[in-house]
Amino acid sequence: MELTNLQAQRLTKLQRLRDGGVDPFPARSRRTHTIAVVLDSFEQLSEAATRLTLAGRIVGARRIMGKLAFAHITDGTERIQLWMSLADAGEALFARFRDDIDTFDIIEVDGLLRRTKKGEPSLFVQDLRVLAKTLNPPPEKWEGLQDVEERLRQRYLDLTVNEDRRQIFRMRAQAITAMRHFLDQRGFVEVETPVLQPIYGGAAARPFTTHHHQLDQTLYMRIASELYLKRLIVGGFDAVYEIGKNFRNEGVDRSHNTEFTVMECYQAYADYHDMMQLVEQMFRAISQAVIGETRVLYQGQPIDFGVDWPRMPLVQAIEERTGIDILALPDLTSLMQAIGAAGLQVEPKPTWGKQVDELFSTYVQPMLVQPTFIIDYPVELSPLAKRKPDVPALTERFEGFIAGLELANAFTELNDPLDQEQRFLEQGRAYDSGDDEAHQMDTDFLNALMYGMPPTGGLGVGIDRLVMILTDQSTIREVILFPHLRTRDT
RNA sequence: GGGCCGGUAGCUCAGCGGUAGAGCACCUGACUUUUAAUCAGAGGGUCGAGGGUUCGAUCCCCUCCCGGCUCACCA
Repeated sequence: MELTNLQAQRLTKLQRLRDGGVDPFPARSRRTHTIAVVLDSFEQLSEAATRLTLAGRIVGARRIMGKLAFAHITDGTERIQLWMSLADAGEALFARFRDDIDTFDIIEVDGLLRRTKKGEPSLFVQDLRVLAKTLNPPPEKWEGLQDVEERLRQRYLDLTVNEDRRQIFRMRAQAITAMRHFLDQRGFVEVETPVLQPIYGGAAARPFTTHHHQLDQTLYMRIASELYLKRLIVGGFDAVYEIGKNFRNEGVDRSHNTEFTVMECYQAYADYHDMMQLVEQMFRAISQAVIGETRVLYQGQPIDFGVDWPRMPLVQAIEERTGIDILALPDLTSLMQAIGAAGLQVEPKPTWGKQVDELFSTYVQPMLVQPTFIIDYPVELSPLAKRKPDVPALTERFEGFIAGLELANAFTELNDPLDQEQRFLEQGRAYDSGDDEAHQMDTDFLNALMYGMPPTGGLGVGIDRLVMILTDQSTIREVILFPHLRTRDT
């Protein structure tokens, strides 16, 4: 490893510690208190003159003034000031702190709690040990680490320097905990289904392909949990959910990461209306748990989870925004003519369903700021959803939108194996005609349906996007600890 | 994938044909109540990579690598 000047300087200090009989990486800490606890009961602890041991990373600059020194340490709970005097600490200890300890080193300090003259709660250091010597220098103390690429590639460094980013990931954990709690309380059973699948399905997407050597078998990384979870409904679990990663071999942007976390849940004897209520209640509960209220500010816009979400039929939403009644234009040719006649600027798509989706994405979705359910999607776009009994061209499906982002997707699940087979066959024709996101025929899934699946409501929620809303982040990679980046050559 | 912008010291950034700069950090010295400590001094760079133009390239041109924004695709 080639060292920079600053790394070499620190290595010299490390060697000097070793030469002085000090292990720069001891196995254990003797910490007695966290900094948060110490600050909480500072007055009692300082009056009692309790000698205690704190541990943490030196952050900010050390301020060394000849015979007196100050620094701050943080242990992940809080930060506290240390101060040390040459007279009390002794020449050897003071010199070690001055000469061999650097900003960012992780140390352990013994001493008494006292306020300084300026009134800051501090630890008056009587002894000090290195817990981990650092070889890399910290970023600039005031500007910190700004470069987006470096922040993402060295997320560990980003997290040490930028406390607010750690907070985002704490909130993410709280959101997932709250979601689990919500579902557990309602009798859902958490399950795990395969990530490596011989047949992929449950969404319109291109998969990652991999290979099992011993079995000499092609496997796909899952694009959705859907088809396995519905097998479990057939199997007699009346309510199941899974929280896990999906993988889609598609583009990356501010709202898409290659791998992303989804909660999918299925409830027997429920329909998509029930799932809408579930979403409303769940988002309310999660918001309450994570930020303490049901209103959040997202990118300057207030979002209110305290009220029920409007239900807007897709057909009506498109007509209101574009004047086009898609049901009256049931084939691609007439739809394209109407789009042309209306002077709408949209990308031409290969199928009627995709063209409808395009109209929606362009003219409706960006307007959906407050939580909104768009309901009743064309059957072409929803090969796993049950048809509306009175309008067989549409399905009982909804998607939930907030701030223009799709957060939820749900339907009354198709449980008719004969209709499902026809849908798979139609998907196969779409694939053959160039739609590389079309579903594969899954005969085992059909076999499961032939044993009977009760009427079932199913729901998927994008966890990353939910966390974006709750933490007011404009890009998905800020709520994913290690978002995927191209590897660096040099 | 297209368009636009960027990559210069550990970090944050100037410079844009004529010997490579600042702030912070680091190092040396002074300093017993600092809070982005202060004062004085010193060191630190294959200017993303490769090619080209030029007497001379961090700077202009070409190719490539890595990012950001944006459009397209997808959740």
